[in-house]
Amino acid sequence: MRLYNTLSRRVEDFRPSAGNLVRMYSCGLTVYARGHIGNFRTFTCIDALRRTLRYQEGFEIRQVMNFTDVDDRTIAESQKAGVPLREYTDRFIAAFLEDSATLGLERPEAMPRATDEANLRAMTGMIQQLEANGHTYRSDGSVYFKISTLPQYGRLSHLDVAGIKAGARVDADKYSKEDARDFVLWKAAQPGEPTWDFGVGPGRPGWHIECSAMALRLLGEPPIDLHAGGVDLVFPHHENEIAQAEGATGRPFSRFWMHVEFLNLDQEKMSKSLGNIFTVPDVLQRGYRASALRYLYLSVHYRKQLKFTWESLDQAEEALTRLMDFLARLDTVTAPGGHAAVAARVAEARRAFADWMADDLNTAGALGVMFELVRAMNAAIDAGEVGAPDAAVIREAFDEFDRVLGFITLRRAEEATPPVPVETIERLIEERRIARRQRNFAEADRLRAELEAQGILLEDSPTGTRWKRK
RNA sequence: GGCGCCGUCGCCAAGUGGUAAGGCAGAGGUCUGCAAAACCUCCAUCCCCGGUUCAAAUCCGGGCGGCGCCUCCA
Repeated sequence: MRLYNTLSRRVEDFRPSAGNLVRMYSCGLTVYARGHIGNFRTFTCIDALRRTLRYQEGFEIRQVMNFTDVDDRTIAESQKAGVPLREYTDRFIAAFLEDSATLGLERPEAMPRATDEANLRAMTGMIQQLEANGHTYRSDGSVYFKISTLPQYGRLSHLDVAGIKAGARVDADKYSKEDARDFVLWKAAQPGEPTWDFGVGPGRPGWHIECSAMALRLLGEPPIDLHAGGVDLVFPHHENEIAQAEGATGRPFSRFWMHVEFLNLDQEKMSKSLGNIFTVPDVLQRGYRASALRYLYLSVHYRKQLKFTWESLDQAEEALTRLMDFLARLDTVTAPGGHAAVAARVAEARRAFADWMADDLNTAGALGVMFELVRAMNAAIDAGEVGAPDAAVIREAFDEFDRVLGFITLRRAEEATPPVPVETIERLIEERRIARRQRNFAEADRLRAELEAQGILLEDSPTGTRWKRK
């Protein structure tokens, strides 16, 4: 497929370097708080990429996504809460996994935590390699990466020294660094902070080292095929990951870099430090379904900022409902016989869909294909030109689309647990059917209103009554 | 100060040289006990100015407006 590579700033052909296995790493969450819907935009887009590579392009995937469970904030917040670090971060890992499941994210093959001993040892091992290669210096017991020893530093972010020095904001410099852009690999032990000693002195890892070390430990020889994350990670995080991995191994770190743009709220990015955040549970509490949020995420290209508003979530709910209504309508098609025209139209849509997805993950374009097919097939059903075998072919196509996009499966799962038990709904529908047959419309309307008050809509048609959530 | 992105119908959003996908909302219609729902149909010349070209929303230049990175951050 074609994929934009931040390294080259161009769309390039993507395929694994060897064989059929895509080795990808994506930066996960720093687990000092619950992830917000901006974070999950990134994770959802990466999930869509993963699924496209897997189901559409036919590659095998080995994806590693980390949890940063030690840094200034996790330490500070756990202390504030009076809970041991590990126990504190456990909570937000659990919350992350819950929200991921709610949004239908596929589970990466590995989700390492920075503070697991094997990972810490991988980090200190890498730091020792960097020391041996002359890329480091020590100061007050901390180990720093000296960027002047790496000529290619800055290639990813295209930032030069001049630009940074002219900037209004210069590093506050909590630690004594020789150059403002040097960064810490290992922070010397501080009183009251968790400390490990695996060969580079007592202390804890700097933020960037974990990703370089865990990526290579869990994915094997560099270069890996793909590294992904939010745009804000381009600098300094990913730039520093490259410096560490390449300084240690002397080889390129990752062939492709993929970055997802921000989700904005009120004209500015949603971020914990700005305090303008909503979480997945917040969205659910407002009565929206996760499937709608997933749809909203995928309705905008991943390299464009997404302006989040409740109105756009409403629109996503409605759009997804149209899709679900169409799929439900397919189930009412019972006429025998298949039609070549339908098969041809469906095949065309499948091709177009795959083309859009393979073109730098153009999910918005792919959605357009789905709706065009919906309209064409609705018209064909109206004209009596769709038989049950055709319906099966159409269903199959949507199953294929959804293996990549995922919101239909998600909505079906949500529908399986409506606010009113399914047995109750079906019993009331049956009572209403009898009332209607006896032309007792007052009773029929009462039953309909009763269900609607509980969030269930009824839809009458010649083939019976269907229900759905409001 | 440096680097980068964006500005398409009331709203959301594809399209990046060949004459504007799709969704929401709206209008009209079909169906229906009614209402709803569903379905169909209709609904834009692309922020402004200038240039290149047979041809530009798409390329170039200049404006205006918005966002981001350069600092923890998805």
